[in-house]
Amino acid sequence: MDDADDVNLLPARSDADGTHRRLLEVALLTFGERGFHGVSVRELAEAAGIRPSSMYAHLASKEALLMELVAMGHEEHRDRLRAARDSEPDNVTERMRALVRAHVRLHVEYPLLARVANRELHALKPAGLEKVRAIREEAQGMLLQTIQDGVGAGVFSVPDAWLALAVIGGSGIRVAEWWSPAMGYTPQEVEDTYADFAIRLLTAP
Amino acid sequence: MDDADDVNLLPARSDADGTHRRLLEVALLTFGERGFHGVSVRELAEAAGIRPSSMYAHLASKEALLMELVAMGHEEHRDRLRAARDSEPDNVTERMRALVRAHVRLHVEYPLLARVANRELHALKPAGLEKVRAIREEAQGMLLQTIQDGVGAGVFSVPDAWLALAVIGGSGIRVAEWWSPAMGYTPQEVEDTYADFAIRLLTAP
DNA sequence: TTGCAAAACGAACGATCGTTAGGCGATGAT
DNA sequence: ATCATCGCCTAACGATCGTTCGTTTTGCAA
Repeated sequence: MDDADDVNLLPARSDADGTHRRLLEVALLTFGERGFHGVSVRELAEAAGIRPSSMYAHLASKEALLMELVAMGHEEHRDRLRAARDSEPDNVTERMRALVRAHVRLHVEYPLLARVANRELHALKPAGLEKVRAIREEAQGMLLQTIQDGVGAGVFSVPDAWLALAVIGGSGIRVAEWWSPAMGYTPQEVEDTYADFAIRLLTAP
Repeated sequence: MDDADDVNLLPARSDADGTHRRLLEVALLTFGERGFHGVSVRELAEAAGIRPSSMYAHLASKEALLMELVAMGHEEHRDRLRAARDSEPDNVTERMRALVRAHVRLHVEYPLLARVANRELHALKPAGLEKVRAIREEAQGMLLQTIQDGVGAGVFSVPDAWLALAVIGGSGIRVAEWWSPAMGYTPQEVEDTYADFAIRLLTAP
């Protein structure tokens, strides 16, 4: 568990420690605020308490630092969606609820990581971008499949499954742009409400 | 009307012409792809067919170019929402539909402008940022007020009005990230479906 | 206490950044 | 015909960019 006085920065999956971890955290904070190209390695180094040249004992390049963050965010997201999907094998509605809750919770718990992962893809080299896109496709596929399962079972009814996915997925992604503890919502409240909205949206009146 | 062979770049409200307009268009294309800090003035100049120094006869700075785009996008958005809201003074449901359609349509017609306006705010100076935030507040207020009107009239029913706004507004914003004519949806189709989803979401089963 | 690997350092590399200064040629009104 | 204006030019400014080099410091094992 992280300290209580600041939002989670890196998910538990990260095994980075020491200076490497500090650099990841610093990069997350600054990239999340001003974007990859808006932050210099000198800034990163200063925030991490070392000299710019010392960074290169811990990472191959500035872009590798971004790639590490983006990959971490996408893998965490995909794995959480997988767990959510598998937690409700029998009930499509509950499966959908679990997926939306997991999707929203990720963006509430790691808003900075989600922001970086969603808007700095343009700074990745083609190889890295392709790897990330494959993970995105997996996550998207789980949501889409569940929507289609529900439609097939007659419990959901939508004019277009992909557009429903776009609304549900997109609104969850945006949570990372506005959420903060100061907003007065608990994570539980947000994810439950979003799950409710998703079910409403998927079930015809 | 713009040429049919490419997506709209600048809305009709822009009175820029000649080299100034060309610079705005080039900035929109490149900022939209790689972000404000990811594009140099030399790149902008080359894409516009002039030398870097010649740009400064048409604009005060690179940041002013961004500010012009961001302000244009936000003003167009607010004005369209205003027109939509005023088009249906009597029927809350239809007013909400009109607002969502306008919101989505803006993001479908000007995806690049919307992207720049939504993710490059960090590169604006405080004064510009404040101006933009005020316009955002106006637009957001119109959507929120209409939701609350519907709840007050008993035609909408939501656990939390602001979270409903976050879902409806956020999903519309995300349209700018995925929409392209090649997706196979018509703008009409998207905005109608999103409006349908919004009403579903706002009305209890 | 010595030895060694890890980690930090100062200095500098060539490249590129946003911007300015001053000149040159075409255009259009007087 | 003259002259001011305009749009673009070349050249360069100082600053900062990401990264590399070789050296020194640090912390732990022998």
